[in-house]
Amino acid sequence: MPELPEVETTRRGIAPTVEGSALRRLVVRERRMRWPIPDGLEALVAGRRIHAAGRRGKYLLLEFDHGWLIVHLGMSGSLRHVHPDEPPRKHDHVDWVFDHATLRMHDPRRFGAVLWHPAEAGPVEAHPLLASLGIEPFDERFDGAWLHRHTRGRSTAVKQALLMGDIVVGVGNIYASESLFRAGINPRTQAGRIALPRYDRLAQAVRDTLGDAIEAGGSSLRDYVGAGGESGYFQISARVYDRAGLPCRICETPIRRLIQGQRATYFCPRCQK
DNA sequence: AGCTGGTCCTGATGGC
DNA sequence: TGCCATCAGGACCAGC
Repeated sequence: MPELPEVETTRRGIAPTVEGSALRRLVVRERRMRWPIPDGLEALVAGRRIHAAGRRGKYLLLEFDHGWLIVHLGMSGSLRHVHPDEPPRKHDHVDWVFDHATLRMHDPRRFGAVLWHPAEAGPVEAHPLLASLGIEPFDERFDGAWLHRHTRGRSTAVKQALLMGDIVVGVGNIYASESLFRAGINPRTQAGRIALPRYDRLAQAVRDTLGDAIEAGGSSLRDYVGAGGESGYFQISARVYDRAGLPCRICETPIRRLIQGQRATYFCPRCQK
């Protein structure tokens, strides 16, 4: 998927279209996503006004009077503006049709999701998928002490801990490697054995990495496209990701690639101890 | 055949 | 022994 910067870029791209606008129709062509798109969802939201486009972790949250649409883009999803007359292509599973615009969700692998959380079930944060998420990386309470506190007693590798999402959300596979490089931490180090000063550096590195990527408009990795159909620019500035064998941009030592939890990790063996 | 941006779920393990 | 938290692996998919 899009990682947090791509989701945030998407949110910003669709916000002017959806906020304060009535959704005319929701068109679902394929219900088989990570979970089935609920039956009857179209009727539930047709004609209803969307108040805000929010985000929690990598989940997009469209707020109505009577509940929230929870949208996840999975591994390969995108949500973009299309011309209302543009015929759907393969894997264009859902349209949000407004009077003045149409948004289209495209997701070849169908790891994404479109779910409904009714207002009577309480705040959207209470939804099972959101309830146990970690802190937002740009929350002022997120710092080295937070990382340190939440990793005590945990033996998993620090890169895995970043990916798990129960400590801090939004750090996916690419930005995990990038953040650890910026912090000078070896991705294999056990999370529970890293001291506070190093976590201070890591928290700052996470914020800087994600912030830079958001500023650049999200990543252009492979098929990522933003809400306006544009691709991002982060790929050209990746410091270690997908650079196995290439010289470290700092010390020129060849970047190494390893597998952790069946996912690729990239790091500089000299800069990251 | 082996990769690829996510993350839920299950079952195993280990500590108290 | 039982309960809990943690953790590894599998699962879901399509396209290179």
